[in-house]
Order: sequence, then C-alpha cells, then structure tokens
Amino acid sequence: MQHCYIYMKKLLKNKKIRETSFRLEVLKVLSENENPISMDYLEQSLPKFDRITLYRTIKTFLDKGLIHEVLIAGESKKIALCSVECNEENHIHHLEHVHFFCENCKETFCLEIEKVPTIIIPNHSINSFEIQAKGICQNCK
Amino acid sequence: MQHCYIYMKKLLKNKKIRETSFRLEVLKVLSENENPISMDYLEQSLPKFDRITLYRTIKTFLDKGLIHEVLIAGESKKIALCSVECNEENHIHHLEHVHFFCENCKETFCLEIEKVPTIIIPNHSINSFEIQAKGICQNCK
DNA sequence: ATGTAAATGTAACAATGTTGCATTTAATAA
DNA sequence: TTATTAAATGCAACATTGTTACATTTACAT
Ligand SMILES: [Mn+2]
Ligand SMILES: [Mn+2]
Ligand SMILES: [Zn+2]
Ligand SMILES: [Zn+2]
Repeated sequence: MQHCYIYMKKLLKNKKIRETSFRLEVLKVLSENENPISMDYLEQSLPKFDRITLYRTIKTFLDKGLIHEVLIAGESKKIALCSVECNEENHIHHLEHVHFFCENCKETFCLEIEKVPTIIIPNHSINSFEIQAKGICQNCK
Repeated sequence: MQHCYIYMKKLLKNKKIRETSFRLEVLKVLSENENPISMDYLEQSLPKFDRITLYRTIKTFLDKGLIHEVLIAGESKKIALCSVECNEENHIHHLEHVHFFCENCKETFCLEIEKVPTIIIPNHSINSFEIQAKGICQNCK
C-alpha cells in the first residue's frame, strides 16, 4: 500500500471526489492501516478534525465507493479502503473478498481468497454476498 | 412460529433467563415477526416501555443466545430470535443460516439453506462464519 | 482571474447508549 | 405460605454518536 500524497490524490480523482486537505488526512490514516479501523481509532489518529466534517467525509467516501463498511456481530463498525481495481501492471481475478475477525487478537482483516463456490438460495436471486468469518488469524497461530 | 405465552416462558427458562412481564412483551414482538426487526421497530411495537430496561433486556437476550444481531452494510442493526435447537420431535441438520436483504422490498430475512461448501482461508483457522446476501426475494420475483 | 457549486466550521439539536442508585420483583429456601 | 436474597426495574443524570441549518471558505472549471 502506497501512502504518498500523489497516490492518494489520484485515488480521489479516480472516484470523482474533490481533493481537500481534510480528505487527504482521512485518506492518509486509512492508507496507513492495512486492516479495517473503527471511527474511534480514526478520530484518535487525525491530528485535528471537525467531527461533523468527518461524518460527511466518511459518507462521501462510502457513497463514491472509496471505502466500505466492515460489520462483525458484537464488534463496533469499522471502515476500510476498497481494494484497487485491476490495471495494466496488476490484475486481480477470481478472488473473493472476506472479512476475518481474530478471536485472539481481536483484529479484523480484509482478505482475498480463492473464489468460494456460488451460494444458491432457492427462489431468490442473489446479486452480491458477503462473508464474515471468525477464528484465529495467521499471526496468532 | 408459536406466539403463546407458555411457549415464550419455556424459551426463557431454557436459556436460564428470569421471566418478567417486560421480557415477555419483548419476546412477543420478536416472536410475531418472522424476520429480523430494527430497534426502532421494536420500540414502536412495544405498548409501554422503559428505554434503559429495553437496552438491558436486549443485551441479556444476546448474551444468553436467545437472539442474534443481523448486520447488513448500509442498513440499521436488526435483531432476530435464534432458531430453536433440535429436539425429540424435530431435528434440523445440514443447514446453513444466511441473511438475505431484498433490494426491492428492503426486507431482511433469516434463511436456512443447504450447507455451502466449507470456506478455507490459508493459514487461518475458522471457528464460524456468516453469510449476508443481497438480491431479490421470493415475494418480489 | 473569475464564477459557481461544493465543502467546511459553527452551533444547536436529535438520537442512541451508559452508569449509579433506590425500589420492586422473581426465584429459592425455610 | 412466608421470608430471604439476588436480580431486574425505573428514574435521573450523563456520555456518545449522528443530524440539520446556514454563513463562510474553498476547489476547480471556464
Ligand atoms: Mn473488506
Ligand atoms: Mn438470522
Ligand atoms: Zn489474531
Ligand atoms: Zn423483496
């Protein structure tokens, strides 16, 4: 994950989000954390911030598909950067995005795994689905 | 789903939750709704209630495994009764519990489907996992 | 450089969740 | 049945989280 401003500015531009200094600060914190972070952690990581502007920033980032929510039962809501799309140098395919919560270190991870077999629910048409797994992470084993 | 008080009282007893009139009222609303409901809906469905007691009731129900949370990205938190365990008369096996959000009628469903193939994440040990699907439900097709 | 729509900061407010404590109640023992 | 006791409740006061309105500032296209 790159943290430089040029990269972050490009991220905003790609998603048609106006570049402001505050949005770059928020994006910097998100970029520095590989794993999903809570609003609480985000606020503590920002040097100075206006609470209302932060809410609006998060809403904008969510609406424009720059970040996504990570909801694990019993855990506080977290957010994480969406993974970058394929480009000329780097193609990611046949991978399924899952959320993993480690019951030992309490950390939440966004993981890309080999595509799991299609889920079928009789008489329902599925447009998308999410998987949240709990267990013991790589580092804690 | 049975709604009678004898059944609800048994539910509480089985989970070692003290029987009180307020808890029976909450349980009644949950029993009357097959699908997960929001706190907001629950509050509006209770004849009279104390907000603080309601929070504590929900916490107790969650802790004792009588209800479970249903978290869908972008939707408000919902709760639903846990399905009844197997007993002498009725055995349920090889079914996986999934949450389905209908993008048309905006309803959330708890569904039991044929067991999906095991999900494997390299170097992680999975104790449990949840699936949240979005699409069009049975009724809306 | 200028115009304009978007973003920000301030304030006031609304909704949601928590804690302490005195009173009431349910479950248990006598 | 009654007495005992730990749990649940209701109230108040508080803390956290999220929203709205509006005047000011800023980004960005012309
Ligand atoms: Mn993720
Ligand atoms: Mn469910
Ligand atoms: Zn871990
Ligand atoms: Zn539907």
